[in-house]
Amino acid sequence: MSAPKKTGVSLQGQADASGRRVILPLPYLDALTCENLLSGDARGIKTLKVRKNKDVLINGNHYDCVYVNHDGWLARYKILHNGSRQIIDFILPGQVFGLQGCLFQRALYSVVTITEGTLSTIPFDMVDHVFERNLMLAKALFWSAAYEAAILGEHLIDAARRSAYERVSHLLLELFVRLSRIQLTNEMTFSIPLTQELIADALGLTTVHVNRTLRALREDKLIAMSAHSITILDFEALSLLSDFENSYLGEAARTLRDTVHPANLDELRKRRSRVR
Amino acid sequence: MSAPKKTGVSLQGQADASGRRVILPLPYLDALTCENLLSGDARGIKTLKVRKNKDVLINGNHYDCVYVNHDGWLARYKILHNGSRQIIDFILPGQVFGLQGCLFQRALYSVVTITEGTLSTIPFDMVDHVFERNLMLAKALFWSAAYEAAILGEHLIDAARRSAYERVSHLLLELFVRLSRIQLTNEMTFSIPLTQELIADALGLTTVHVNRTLRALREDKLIAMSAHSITILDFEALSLLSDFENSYLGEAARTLRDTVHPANLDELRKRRSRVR
DNA sequence: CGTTCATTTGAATCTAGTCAATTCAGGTGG
DNA sequence: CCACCTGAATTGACTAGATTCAAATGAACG
Repeated sequence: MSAPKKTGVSLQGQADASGRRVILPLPYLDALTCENLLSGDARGIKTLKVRKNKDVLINGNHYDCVYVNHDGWLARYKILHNGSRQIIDFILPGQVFGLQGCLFQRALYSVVTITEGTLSTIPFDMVDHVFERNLMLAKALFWSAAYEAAILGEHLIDAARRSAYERVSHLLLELFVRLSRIQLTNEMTFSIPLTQELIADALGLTTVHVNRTLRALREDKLIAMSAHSITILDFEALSLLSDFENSYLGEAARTLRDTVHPANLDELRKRRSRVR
Repeated sequence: MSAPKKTGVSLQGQADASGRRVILPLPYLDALTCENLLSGDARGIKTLKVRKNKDVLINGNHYDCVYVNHDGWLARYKILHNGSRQIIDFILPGQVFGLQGCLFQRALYSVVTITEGTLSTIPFDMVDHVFERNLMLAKALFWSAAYEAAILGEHLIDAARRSAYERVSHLLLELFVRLSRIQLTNEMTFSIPLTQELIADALGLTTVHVNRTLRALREDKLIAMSAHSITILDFEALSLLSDFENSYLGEAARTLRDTVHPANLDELRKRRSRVR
């Protein structure tokens, strides 16, 4: 996990083709941007290192800080009565989290580190003053909330309406696009610190079935795996079969090489029945 | 669908026991509040009536208005390649929607009316000026986004980790609490304009299975149904078996009559296997 | 080099889906 | 006022995608 390149945020808005100003969908911050955001008001910000597999936020508590994740991977999750864990979302380098713990009386979810990494805490005792006092931050938080809702919507569809084969495909594409946006991909390959158990908990599947599904995807030559990295071999096929549109992740779709096999698509979709 | 009582929003914040100011979790607006929000800047707001089963927003388009739903029920949804529809969320009286269509280049979901009702449109061409120009509105939108993310998170867990029996229970409780907050419940009863198909599309189930599950809930004396209304017979049992915590819907839990049967809970959970 | 955690694979079982037909309820028109 | 029509709710029989339980293999680490 190397530190992301300086991506910054374009909260100022930027004129698009039609001359209309739009807010760019980049809810990613890094240490520098973070400083900028709070220039003149940066008191109280602390940066800390955290080891892997440590709970940063705990479900039910109240918090007075929002967090910026600089370079690690984290997961927002919740444990249910039956002991199963549902991962709501993965938090990648540059993302803000912990807003809910500030807004609500109690945090709805816990957040745990998947890798070690560095975090910054931004005091939020200003709560309903943040709008007056720090417009930049307010906008960043606003974007962060909207972005989060968009991703959760997609995750909901994953769990509710897609087969295991489609869900895994969709997750891998989502991670690929989110990572490529912050320059953490190399060609069509990216390193992924997730265990199959984490993937299962994110998709509402069992590790056993995730394992079988990954094997199926490899056999179908849609992805390749090695050590802790994934290579997307057929972006188009994966997109089509999993209804992936990256518009919800921000900008217009990247143009990627075209390796569609429309004829085979239906067959691939039925692949679910051959996962064994 | 009668118009909701004047609930207003407490965006100003209100001192809690400890004297700390908090924003109250009421993302509900009505016509009056709506006017207030925009006092002095209310130009451009239009109010219209819409008939039932009409698309208000369409997936893929860009919009320049946010909407306030005064008295109807709507559903945010998306259609997948295989033709199935996933309902992301129900929009109840008093809720704001359409933010995404403004923030993103294209709306991620469509919104359709379930009942007829009245809507107001608030022009949003102010986009990144809304923060400077209209703090009240900015805060309302902010809350709306955070609230939405909270609900989606719960819906994700529904679809991913709960059995049909638990999902239906959870949805009914969620609706009950959200409706009671805006005085649209009567004792433990509320009227519900949803068909079993809508419920199925919201929970990622089939109508057939929703039907069987509702029957099971009735047989277990947890709910009662009549015409288009539902009565919660055993709030506690339903809460426990579906991991329901209404904290995500805002204020502290209402104290409701205590009819727990902890001994029977495990049995009820296993009810899933008897749904036939 | 043994311990621990993650990945794999098999076999049996089950929840929810699919297909199809029937019943019920509300609204319409003659 | 009642037959008719249509959409919604029900119910049955069968199937399938995913889970569960169990065990074996691999890989990382002190």
